[in-house]
Amino acid sequence: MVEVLRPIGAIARALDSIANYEFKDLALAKGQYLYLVRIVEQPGITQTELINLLKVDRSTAARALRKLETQGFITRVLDSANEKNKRLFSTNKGKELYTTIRRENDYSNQTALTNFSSQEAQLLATLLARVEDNISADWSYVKKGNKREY
Amino acid sequence: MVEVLRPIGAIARALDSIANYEFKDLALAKGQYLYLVRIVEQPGITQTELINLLKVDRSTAARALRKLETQGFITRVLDSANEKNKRLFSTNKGKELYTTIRRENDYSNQTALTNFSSQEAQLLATLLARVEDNISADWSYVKKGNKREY
DNA sequence: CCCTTTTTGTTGTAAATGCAACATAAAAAT
DNA sequence: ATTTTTATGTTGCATTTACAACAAAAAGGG
Repeated sequence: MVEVLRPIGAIARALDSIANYEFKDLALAKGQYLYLVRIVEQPGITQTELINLLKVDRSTAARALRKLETQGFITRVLDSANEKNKRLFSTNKGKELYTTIRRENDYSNQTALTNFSSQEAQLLATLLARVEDNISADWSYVKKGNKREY
Repeated sequence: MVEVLRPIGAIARALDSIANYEFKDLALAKGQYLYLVRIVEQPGITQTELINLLKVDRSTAARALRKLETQGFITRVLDSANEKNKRLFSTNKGKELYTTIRRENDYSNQTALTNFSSQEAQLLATLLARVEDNISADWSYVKKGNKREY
């Protein structure tokens, strides 16, 4: 079977490092933009839901989110219906950054898709969604401390 | 234009964290497997060439490679034709890990491509190669300290 | 040939990262 | 109803990560 993981890793690293660099003016540290955009888009999302969306480590996310809260970009409120969950909301200050972040992300996305017809871009998106779906279970499984057998 | 960067990021993070977890038995720290496989496959590759292949930060790579050398997995030799370059070679000890790393990477790749026909997999690989090509210049540009205008 | 710029690699420093171990709430089992 | 297990989130600690600033070699310009 042909190899697809290497380019995926290289593309992700390249664009993440560009994004982090370009967001330093916004007082956003490494990784923070990832969380913030999603919280603006999905107000009230729980920490765990966000973690599963982004596929990041629990403890890393906890600290990044606490920092976003300290900086006044988001609030974290205990879910009264389930005291285990923290629901995340962006502040006005957080929402202000959203446009800037999206503009950068969209530009990178456009650059990535240079010379792609919209059909090709759509096809790529569909294939990637299938890949993401295929690996999700393994990620959860390993993150729970289990060992894959192969 | 449809969004492709988010799934790429999520897939990369998920599989990278799985790999790092599964390589702890091999005494390989976070990220090290990336460098080692490439050095085994391309003996004599320079540090900069490797950095451009993987799209990692220079200083991070320097430290990861020094550690691989200290652990006895690779050697770094000054290129006599160009004293600025360090050429990288794997030791026997390093080569021994290669099979194990590849077995894991191949398994993850297979998992990622579950329910893909070989035509679909091939298509995905082609599209990803184009994306990687599209973003490479921006990555180099920004890493050199330049600012993208958009 | 000399001077300037670029390239390659390292190190200081501050911060993010992630595994373990923990605490607490909720869910499941008996 | 009580006990056990699972889910959610935090913290300690050791490590990786990456921007700056640097050093030295090579390349380019005059």
